[in-house]
This record gives sequence, structure tokens and C-alpha cells, in this order.
Amino acid sequence: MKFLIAEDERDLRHAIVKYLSEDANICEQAADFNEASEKLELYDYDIVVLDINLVTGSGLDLLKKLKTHKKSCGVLIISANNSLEDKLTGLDLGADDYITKPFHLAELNSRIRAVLRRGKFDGEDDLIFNEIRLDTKARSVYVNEKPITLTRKEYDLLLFFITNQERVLSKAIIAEHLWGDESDMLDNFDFIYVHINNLRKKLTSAGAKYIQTTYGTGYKFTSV
Amino acid sequence: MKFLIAEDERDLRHAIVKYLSEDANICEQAADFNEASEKLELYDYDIVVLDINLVTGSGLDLLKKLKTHKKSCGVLIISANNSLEDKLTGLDLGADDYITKPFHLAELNSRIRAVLRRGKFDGEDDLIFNEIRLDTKARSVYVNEKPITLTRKEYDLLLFFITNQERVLSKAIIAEHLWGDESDMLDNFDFIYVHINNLRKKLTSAGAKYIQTTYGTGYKFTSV
DNA sequence: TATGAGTTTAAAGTTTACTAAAGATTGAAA
DNA sequence: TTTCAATCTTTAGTAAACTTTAAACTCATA
Repeated sequence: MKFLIAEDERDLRHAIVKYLSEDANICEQAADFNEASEKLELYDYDIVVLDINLVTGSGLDLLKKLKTHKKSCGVLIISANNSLEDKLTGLDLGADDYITKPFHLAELNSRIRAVLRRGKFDGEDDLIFNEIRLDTKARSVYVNEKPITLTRKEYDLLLFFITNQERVLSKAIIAEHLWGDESDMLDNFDFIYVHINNLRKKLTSAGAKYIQTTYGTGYKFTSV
Repeated sequence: MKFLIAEDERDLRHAIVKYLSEDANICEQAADFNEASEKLELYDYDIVVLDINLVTGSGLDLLKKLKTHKKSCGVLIISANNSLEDKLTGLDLGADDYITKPFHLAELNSRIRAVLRRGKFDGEDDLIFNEIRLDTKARSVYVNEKPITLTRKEYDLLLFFITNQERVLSKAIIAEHLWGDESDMLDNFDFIYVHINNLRKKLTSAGAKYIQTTYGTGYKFTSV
């Protein structure tokens, strides 16, 4: 995860960077409007934490520019005053959330996570589970760095398993995630057996035997 | 995990409860402001799912009260309209996330998970009774950290025992919990003997001898 | 010790899962 | 647009796992 922290209060900026870096994130800093503007032109970030009241220029302008020009990137606004207008304007311009000073770093962190979770901006590219690596951008899968080919449903299923590892997933839950709306009206989930079976075969023959059946309940992706 | 669902649309409330209960959560319901208010005073919950627009009172008031008086408890707001103000006010008052109608149950579920994950309210996934550990997420059971395999009924039974430890449970109560509605029409509960026996055998041979018979009354899960 | 309550076991009954193969659908290439 | 191949869904038969029934046995208490 790569962040840009655009905040001109030095202590606060440092505190944020220090806090966020603990999670193995990469944090870059911008101390004023120009620096922020420059970095945003040059590099890509997953999330920009933007103080609306940068002394040398309006954070809102930056936001406007950012959202019109650039590819998807989450924006979290820091605002000093509590004025609702600022927040609303920020959100209208495409910010994803706001936080008002003073705030706890944990709070900031959870907002960032929330923004990431809400989708839109694809986070990390790789998901790893033991010898399995999932390149989410390319939708390709490797076992011990050897590529294996999965169909779309198989890939989705594996992705769902890995992001919910060590947890029993019922067929209903799986159907809901992989088939969305349509799954509401389904009364039988038998076709899931087939996809499970196919994915299982491919993974097993590549040496990754992780799909476990919990009879009567569902399936679990686990190494235990 | 214990939830309170404060939502006055009956169908939606039921749907939520049904969905969330599938993961072995305990869901209580509140159909209006007063009921919600009352339950929140009496009991502790891990997460409250709160409709801001409860007919008989403002969810926001409830939220305010909740956050000022009580110990940590996650709050997820449901709002019907898309008005930003409502959401912002909710978040300002200490809600942890919001979701706008209409939504998918899966979405609600993942938000709840996220709130739990964010800390504070640690979603205790494990239930522990002496040397027995129950991983409720994985539906797996360990005795002295050695896994034992239980069937669905055995697992449910053990879960019920552990969450009601040191308490005599009649066969009728057990049946009601594990067989739900159907149990009303049953006149004999003899089959429970079999499940008790099976679970008892597995636990005993793993070194956990806790199911005690209270002659003529029921069973008790206790180390005394 | 007689009786109802609890335990145990085996076997029947039921549900759930697996598998392969046929039928339908989709999407890309000609 | 048509064709073809890949993918997805349905179906059906089989296998496995679980639940219930039933019957014989044991134990606690009046």
C-alpha cells in the first residue's frame, strides 16, 4: 500500500507517517501544496491523506485536479474546522471520507482501511497463501511460482477462499459472493459442487491441497 | 458474537437476523426505538446494527446515548436516504460505519466484520473452556491444542454447552436450541441421548470430561 | 428391588457431497 | 453474423457421512 500524506503541520505529518508505516505501508510526505501537487503528478498512490487547509494553496483545488485527471486513488480529507460545508464540498469533489482535527491515529487508520475496503481502488496486487500466489491485477495464479490456469469462476472462488481463509463458508455464502443478485432466487446450490471439485483438482495436482469440506456446513480454505 | 438488530421493517430485520445467524452468531431484535433502548440498557452486544430512521424515535438519539454511557460496542448505521448529513452526523457521534438502503446482506456482513476487525471490539473468534478451545470461525475444536473432529450436531451441542456452562440444560431446552422449530412437535427426545453419548465419548477420549448428568433433569457442562 | 431414567450399540434411514458426462451458454474469431 | 471452443450449469448415479430408531443394557432413587 502506498500513501501520500499531504499535511503541513510537521509533527502531525510525522506522526501519521510513523503510525501508518508500521503496517508495512509505504508513506510519502508532502509538506505543502506544491510538493503535494508535484508528487501527485509524478507518482501513483493508493490513498492520499489530504489536509484541506494547506497554507500555500487549497487542498480542494488539489482534490479537484486529482479527481479529474488521475486514475482511481482514494482520498481522505483532513479538515481543521468542523464546518460541514467543507466536508460536503470535499465529498462532492470525490473525496472518499473525511476526518476532523484533532483525531486519533487509530481512527485515521480505520478510515483509510474503510476507504480501501469499499473497493474502487484496487489495493495490493498479490495475495499469498503459502505456495499459492494470486496476482489480482492480472487475475493469474501461481503455485510455487508455476502458473496454473483457472476459469473465471474458479479464480473468483479461489480469491474468495483466500480472503476468507480459515473460515467455514457455506454454499449460500459462496453463491451470494460469486453470483450476487441472482443467487437470491436459487433454491439449489448443486452447481457449486462442480466448481469446488474443479478448483480442488487443479490445486491438488499442483500440490496445494487446502480446500476442506466441513460436512453439513460448507468449505474451508486452510492449511491445518 | 452477539448482535442487536434495531430495525423496524419486519422483513428486513428477519432477513438480517437469519443471515447473520448462519455464522453461529446470536442475534437479538428490536422492532422500535423503545425496545432497542431497553435492550441496550440491559444487555451487552458486540455490534448494534441501527436504523437511523426508527419510526418511534431517532436512531441518532439512541446512538448518542449509547456512545456516551456504555462500554465499547460497535455501531453500524443503516440509513434509508442518501443524505450525507445523516451519515456524517452518525459518524461524528461515534458510529463505526454506515450502509445505505438498499444493500446486500453480504455487504452488511462484511461491514460488520470490518468493524469488528478494526479492533476495540475484538471479535473473539475463540471460545475457551479449560483445555477446550472452540474456533467459531473455522468451526473447529481443539483439546489441549489437538484438533478433534465433531459432526455438526456434536459441534452445535458443544457450543451450546460451553456458552451455557455450569447450568443444567434439560433435553427439551437442548432440543429447542439444536432442532429449533421442529422440536415443538416432538414428544420424545431419546435421540439426544445418542448425541450426548457421541460427544461425550469424543471429549472424554481427548481428556476433557465435562458433561455431567443431573439425573431426572438434564445435563451440565462443568469442571466441578 | 422395582421402576423409570440414562447409556450404549448396531443398523436403518436420510441427507449431503462427489464425480462424470451431457446439455446450455457465452464470448471470441472468422 | 455464424461458428466453434471454452466455460458454466444441469442431471443423475454413487459414495460417504450423519441422524434417528430401536432394542438391550445399566444405573439411581423411592
